[in-house]
Formats: sequence, C-alpha cells, structure tokens
Amino acid sequence: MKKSGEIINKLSEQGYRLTPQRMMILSAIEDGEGHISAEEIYAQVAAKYSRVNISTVYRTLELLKRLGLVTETDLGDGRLRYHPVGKGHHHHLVCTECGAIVDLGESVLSPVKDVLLREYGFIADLRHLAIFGRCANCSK
Amino acid sequence: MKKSGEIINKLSEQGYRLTPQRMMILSAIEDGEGHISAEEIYAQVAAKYSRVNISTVYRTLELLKRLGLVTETDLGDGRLRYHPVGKGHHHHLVCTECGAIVDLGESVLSPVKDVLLREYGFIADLRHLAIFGRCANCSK
DNA sequence: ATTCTTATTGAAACTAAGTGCATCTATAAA
DNA sequence: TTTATAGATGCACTTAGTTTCAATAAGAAT
Ligand SMILES: [Mn+2]
Ligand SMILES: [Mn+2]
Ligand SMILES: [Zn+2]
Ligand SMILES: [Zn+2]
Repeated sequence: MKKSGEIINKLSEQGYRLTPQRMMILSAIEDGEGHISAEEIYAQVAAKYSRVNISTVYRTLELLKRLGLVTETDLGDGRLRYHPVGKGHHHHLVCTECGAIVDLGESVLSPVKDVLLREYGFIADLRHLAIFGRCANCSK
Repeated sequence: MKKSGEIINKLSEQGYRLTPQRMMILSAIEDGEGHISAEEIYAQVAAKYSRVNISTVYRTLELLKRLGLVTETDLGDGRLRYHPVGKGHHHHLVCTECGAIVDLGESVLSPVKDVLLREYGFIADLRHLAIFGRCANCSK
C-alpha cells in the first residue's frame, strides 16, 4: 500500500495538502495494474474509510491529471480509466466489434508527437491513448 | 435543408426505417459546419417538431456511428461532437490550457493507420480525432 | 499547544448520455 | 387499401461525472 511516494512528494512540493483521502486514493491508483476506474478507486477507499465521498475521488483525479501525474483514457466501456504515468507509457488498440484490447508500444505514436511539435509547436499528450477500430479477427 | 441524400440512401438500403425524426436529425447534422452536439441537434429538430425526444437523437447518432456515417469526437468541452464523414476527414489539436483548436490534415495520422494495419491487421478509425496537449503559445 | 487562513471535503443538485419497456408506426404482405 | 409486424419512439429512470456551497481540517504562524 505504499510507493505513492513519487506522487506524494510532487503534491507536497506544489503546496497541495496531503489529506488522508488523497493518500488512500493514491494508494488505490498505484496498486493494481493501472486501468482503474473512479468507481473502483472509490470502492477501495470506502472499504477503509466509509465517510469518503466519490466527488473527492473525481476531484483528486482531476488534480492528478492536471499535474501530469496520471493519464485518463477511454477504453470503450462506459467509464474512464486512470493510469499512473510513473508506470510507463503505452497505448491500446480497442476493437469496437468484439471489445478486444491489444497493447501497443509507445513508439507507434512518437513520430506523430515529433511532427506536431516541429510543424505546429504543439506538445501533444500522447502517453496513454486508446485507438478504436476493428481487429484482425473481426475484419476478415 | 437537403443533401442528406447520401446518408438517407444508405439507411434505406440497409433496411432502416426513414422516420421523420431521423430525417430531421440528418438535416441538422448535414447543415452547419460539423462539430454539432446532440443537444444542438435536438434543439434544431424540436424547433420544428416539438414532440421529439432527445433519446431519439442519441439513438440515431449511435446508429449513424455504427454504420460509419458520422464520426463522434470529444473536443474537450463537456459534450461529444458529431461530423458527417461525407464532408471529409481531418483532425484537431486541442490546447488544454487555453482551449484553442487547430485544424489538422488527414495526412498526419495516415502513417499510423498504415502501420497499425500492416503490423496488427487493425483497421483504425482515425477519421476525426482530437489530440490534446499544449499549443505553441501556452508552452512558451 | 493554540490560533489562523484557506484549501479541501461532503452533501446535494445538476448535466450529458444511455437503458428498459410499453406504445406507436414505417414498411411490406395480403 | 387494409392489415400485420418488427423496428423505432417517447417517457421515465439510471449512470458517470461536474458543480455549488457551507462545514471541516491541513499546514503555517505564533
Ligand atoms: Mn494501458
Ligand atoms: Mn472537425
Ligand atoms: Zn475484434
Ligand atoms: Zn493554448
């Protein structure tokens, strides 16, 4: 239930308060395999501290997003998924027909990132993207 | 208020019923500049036929999406935006700091589309993407 | 340890979008 | 033209996420 040290330090440095709610939310995000939803985070936190409110979870996720500490990704089921950036960057191919999710290295999109920076001066946030389409099985 | 012919034919061919609601929803989508929201479509249709229900708008959009006739894109404000594919493919850079939206040709992402098809057999739906990040102004 | 300031929280209202179900109607068959 | 029927609609309800605001408490100052 530890190892949120990296994020905690960042929050503290930037003057954000380290509330018990935030600590528990961070633990929930750092444990597990990533791709956790707000509702799942809430369930984990509420199990230990039932007075927590889910809007606090949403607000904390918003903060972590804004500070660039977690990525938010729509993987096609009805809820957004969160991933700590410290755990590495990658992408996903999501089949809209069968729901299959294939993992994808960071390299596929780095050329795009480079082009956008060079030609538009735009720093694209391409750290955990879901690309929708039809997988090999479903398109034959 | 016409020119929805292309989509109407497709619907009819595929055995979907041409209800007055659908016709009016199609008109709303084809008129204007694209980037229309469900609520805006509803407002336009309701002005002429006040008994329409917004769930019909959502269901029609779902259908048109599934048939590949319109694209659905999150441009960063709280509502999804719809664009008829017949009006051409392009993308957008969305600055999460100032909200600026820059248009982007189709070509920037076609190499990605090709790589995904070649290496994964995945037919990526990259027809109207919004890429988030920080624009030139906001990052200096 | 106590007080102060202000960020953060919980509660509840609110929004965009999706769903279940009874009713209705576009279309094809008679 | 009338009838039959499966698809589409309207309505009420649900869900994920956001916002407002009064109450609370983290962290700094004393
Ligand atoms: Mn992932
Ligand atoms: Mn566009
Ligand atoms: Zn598939
Ligand atoms: Zn900007």
